[in-house]
Amino acid sequence: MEIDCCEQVFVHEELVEKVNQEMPKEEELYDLAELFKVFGDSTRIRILFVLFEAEVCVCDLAEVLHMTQSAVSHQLRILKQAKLVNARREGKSVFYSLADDHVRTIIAQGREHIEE
Amino acid sequence: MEIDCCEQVFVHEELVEKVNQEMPKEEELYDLAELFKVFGDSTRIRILFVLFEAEVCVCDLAEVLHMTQSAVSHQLRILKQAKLVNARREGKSVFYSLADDHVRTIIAQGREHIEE
DNA sequence: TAAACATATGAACAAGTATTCATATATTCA
DNA sequence: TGAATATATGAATACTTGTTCATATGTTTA
Repeated sequence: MEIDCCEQVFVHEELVEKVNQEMPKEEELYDLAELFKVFGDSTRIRILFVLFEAEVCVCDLAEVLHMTQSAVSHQLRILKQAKLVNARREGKSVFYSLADDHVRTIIAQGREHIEE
Repeated sequence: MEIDCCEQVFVHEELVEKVNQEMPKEEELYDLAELFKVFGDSTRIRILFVLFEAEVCVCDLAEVLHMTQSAVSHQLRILKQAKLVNARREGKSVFYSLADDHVRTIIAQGREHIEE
């Protein structure tokens, strides 16, 4: 039996087995993709870089980043849904901060990659 | 001078200075977002998980993932442009492999985050 | 309570994207 | 060289997404 790469009916069984073992479930793959989509927008990355420095309220974010309040708010909602940021109300203002250090690590790894 | 969060004309100068210092240039922000967009699709993530196990040719990838050859090839091109995978031709086949370990780290961090 | 301020959100539009289909390119072998 | 196989790619389509605009919600203070 000739094991040509693509004429065989079934792919090398060892690979299939390994993949079935290591591949996350459909739901986790979806969640992973959703998470990285959140990082896949330069506006949101800019927001995260501001939050690296301090806990900041929406209107200050808007001013620092030269964006409308609405645009910032929409993006903060996405960051919050992904649990990348936390919100804390203080009077009329809502202050946002980084949720955890995975955010820094992921962005740091991304920077390392593109700087090669 | 009252330093209310949002009535002031200029945001707290210290923050602006810090942000200006730490915020990457426009081009790097764009490149970062482009990189994470590549991770932001479950098809591409599934391809990467296969490549975690072995160097695999296009048609095997298509078979293992139950996708058309064309769809796989289109996505591989995107992964290659982002320098996440390398291609090596061997006869009629082209074998793809992971470009470097940032891929593993980034995905591992993403998994840690969503599993909290 | 009314006015002012800060934030959130729904709808609409423009821009971007993943897949499919058809077909082109590249390689091997008879 | 011609047929077969493997991969790449342009065009079309359906779907997703970021921003803007208008407005709603929530909070403070006069």
